[in-house]
Amino acid sequence: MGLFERDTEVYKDRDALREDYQPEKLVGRDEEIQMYQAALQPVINSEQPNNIFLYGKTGVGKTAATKYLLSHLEDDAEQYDDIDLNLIFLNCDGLTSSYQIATRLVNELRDEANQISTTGYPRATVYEMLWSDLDNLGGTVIIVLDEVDHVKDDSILYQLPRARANENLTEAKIGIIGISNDFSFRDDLSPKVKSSLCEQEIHFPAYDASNLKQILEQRATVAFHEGVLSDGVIPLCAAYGAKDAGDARQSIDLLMKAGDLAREEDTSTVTEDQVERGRRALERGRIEEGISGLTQHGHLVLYALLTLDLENETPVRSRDVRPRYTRFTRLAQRDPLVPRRMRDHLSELAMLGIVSVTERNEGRRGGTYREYAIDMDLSLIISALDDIITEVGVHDSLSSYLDTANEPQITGTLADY
DNA sequence: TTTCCACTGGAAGCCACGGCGG
DNA sequence: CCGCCGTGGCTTCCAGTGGAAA
Repeated sequence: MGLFERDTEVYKDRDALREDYQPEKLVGRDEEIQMYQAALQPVINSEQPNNIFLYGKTGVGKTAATKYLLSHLEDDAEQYDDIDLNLIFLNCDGLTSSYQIATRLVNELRDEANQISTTGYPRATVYEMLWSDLDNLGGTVIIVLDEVDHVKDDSILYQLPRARANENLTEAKIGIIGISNDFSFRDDLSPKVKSSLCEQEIHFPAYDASNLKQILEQRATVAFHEGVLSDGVIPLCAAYGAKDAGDARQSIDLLMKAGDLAREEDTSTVTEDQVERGRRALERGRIEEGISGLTQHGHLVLYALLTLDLENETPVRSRDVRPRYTRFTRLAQRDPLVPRRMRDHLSELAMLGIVSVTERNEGRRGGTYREYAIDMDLSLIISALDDIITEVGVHDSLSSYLDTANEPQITGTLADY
């Protein structure tokens, strides 16, 4: 027997479950596709393209529809000599300012050798580079800004559509496609930007459980060998996706995770139990990712909340988290943050879904305040924190802390941290 | 009805850091 | 090397908020 051996494969083509997979047909988005297509029509007519704004929750097919239509558009534009179509796709996840978008766009337009740094230049210089690069490219340029809601200022969204009118551009015709998960983003745009960016708006509603089932079946027939999925698997994945705001991405990820487990465990079928465990694994991954993105003080605040929870002191108001938190900062040899800032960290934990918040109001005697509690399997958080603080085992120290339940035994760990 | 508590959440501004051109 | 630039994490300040108490 060789050292390597092929797994008993449940998969026929695992790639069909990956994020970048482009299905033949998009399920349940006929109306939206039709509107979208109409909005893109001017490109083929070699006219100034529309700016298009797409909104809808995560995983409802906005990006998929965009990739689908733009690849067709690109193919179909080939046959007309007077169209020089260029597509730029930029995901704004992790970008917070127009400045950063501008630098990324410049880099998209340039080859490997001429990339620019993402900091250091005056703002105006970056725009200058962007205009000249766009003009060099010329023709019709469609710029897709995926997840635009991540950026906090809209100056680039104001500048881009107007570049031609302001004579920054003479050659290129620009069309912007903005994709947002957050509907309120649209309302927060300044009126000037809203009127130009939102010329054409397309709303993508959430998928319902039966849409999700169809999508999953479509992918599953490509991805898996026939008959390897137990009957309950697809409905279960669909149900979880539907519960979480009709998110197809999440359903498909879950199906893939279950398939991966089946592969690892060398079973010939994918079972509901593997879906169940897959869900936990994905959840854990999400939490871990969230926690690893926090600052040290974020960790210390979580730590404080965690120990309070272990003592059944939750829900707690921020005022009562504070003494525990300051004690931990001292153990970790840091200066405690000001209360206002500590509350920011608490809200951040709440946004990640690690912590739940209840607003309370005791009127004239007590005023308004918020109460926090851990809203997640504690062992999940402990193991995630454990991975991040790699020094002396946090898990052990926390366990012993639980046992003794008075002065924390975690001095060593925190001091190292 | 008015008062008032104890926060909340927005805003302005500071500062260290890393990268820029000269 | 300098002086300039944008950014993230922070502090400081303060006008709201909403419901129990008066």
